[in-house]
Amino acid sequence: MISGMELNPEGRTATKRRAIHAAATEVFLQHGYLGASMDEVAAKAGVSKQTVYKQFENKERLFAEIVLATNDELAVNLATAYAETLDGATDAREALRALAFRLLESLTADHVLQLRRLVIAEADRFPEVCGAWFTTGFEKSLETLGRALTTLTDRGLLRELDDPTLVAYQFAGLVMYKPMNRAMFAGTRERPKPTELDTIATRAVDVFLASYAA
Amino acid sequence: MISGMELNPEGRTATKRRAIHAAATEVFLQHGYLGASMDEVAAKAGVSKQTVYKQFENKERLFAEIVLATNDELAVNLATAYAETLDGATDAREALRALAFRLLESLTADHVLQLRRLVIAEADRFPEVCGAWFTTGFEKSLETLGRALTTLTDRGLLRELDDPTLVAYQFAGLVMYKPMNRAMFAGTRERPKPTELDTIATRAVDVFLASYAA
DNA sequence: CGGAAATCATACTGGACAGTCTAGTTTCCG
DNA sequence: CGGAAACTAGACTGTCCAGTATGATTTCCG
Repeated sequence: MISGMELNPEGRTATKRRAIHAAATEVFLQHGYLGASMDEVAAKAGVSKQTVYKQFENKERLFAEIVLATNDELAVNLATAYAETLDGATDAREALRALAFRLLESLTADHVLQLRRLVIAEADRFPEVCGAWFTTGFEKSLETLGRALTTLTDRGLLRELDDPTLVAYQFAGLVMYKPMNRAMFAGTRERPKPTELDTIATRAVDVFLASYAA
Repeated sequence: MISGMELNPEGRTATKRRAIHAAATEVFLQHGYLGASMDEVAAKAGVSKQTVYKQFENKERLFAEIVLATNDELAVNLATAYAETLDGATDAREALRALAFRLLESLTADHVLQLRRLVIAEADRFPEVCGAWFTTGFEKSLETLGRALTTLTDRGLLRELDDPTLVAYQFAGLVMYKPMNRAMFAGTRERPKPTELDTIATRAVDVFLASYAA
């Protein structure tokens, strides 16, 4: 029948699976693992509970898939941030300030914060999953940042970096420590003022370049 | 009777209240807010459930008291760390390295990490409590660090700091960003190696002093 | 068309848990 | 001593929820 004819490039089952995945992401991020209910997931996905359990063995597995799936998105996101701010840059200070801003912007987005809260909250309950999330997501993205910084060295904008990953952590720490802690601990209420972020980014880059300028 | 005669400088009720408080701290830190059960608190405190509810109106209030009570302890702890490493120091590099170590040591202790996980996890459910914890604990301790750094300026070991709190955040970010994130996200399993902490602290101080040495 | 597979709505099971209630015991203090 | 207040053990209520079961309906595909 025509009314029920959805465009369906991947099959009904796969479509529902994706709906469940999306709904579960939302529910887990909002309520945490224990606070999330499978009934709510099913309802939000527009699917019966039975279908949820057909696609995902149980609540734990669903959680694991949700969490690990977020890493791909993040990696792409950061890769483009590095590319857009550093590739082709001619001035280190300007490029790093732009990068700092991008990082602050991306990583204080609500859903990013909620995900980080979720992973941290469940780090003891699901050490394998959260550990995997950390190494394949967080750590990897800092290694990538380290490599991006070495490209600045290659172009004569920074001095030689003996341990690019450590330097990347230093940059991230200078830029993110203050706003990230506030965002994580104090809830997602008041956003930091752009002028404050501007100050933080500028001063962070000042300190960074005092050590690492070419 | 003699056998039941405990030394009791504060009254029976107060003693039990403290036992409940201690037990609840343990249970909340271990299982999170939703995972904690009032029955377990009562059992661990060696007290009946009724007594728990006589001392603390309900689970939410108990949680709030537990969380906010941790700040006093932390403040004292950090104040002595600043005093012991900075007061009377004559060499900035040496003093700051010692401070960095102390911070890493204190703040990656298991119960500190569990507390931070708890606060972060419940930041959305209890925004007032967690927000208060953050401003009166975390932020305040960084302001204190800022003041401690200005004492180094006063003694000619660092240059003038126009915004000591921001500089304190930079120091903390350089020192703690990497090990703290790992500890928070990846669970409380493997401790970072002391040699790695040593490297991090040394390099952090190098960068810090490149900008802020006298 | 027609049967198999997927899905649906809904009800159910079993267990956990916050918070209350009761009835009996212990402790304190005048 | 004696009564009031604190405390205890344990049962109980109401709710929520993971996961399963059932029986009807829809979709897919040969």
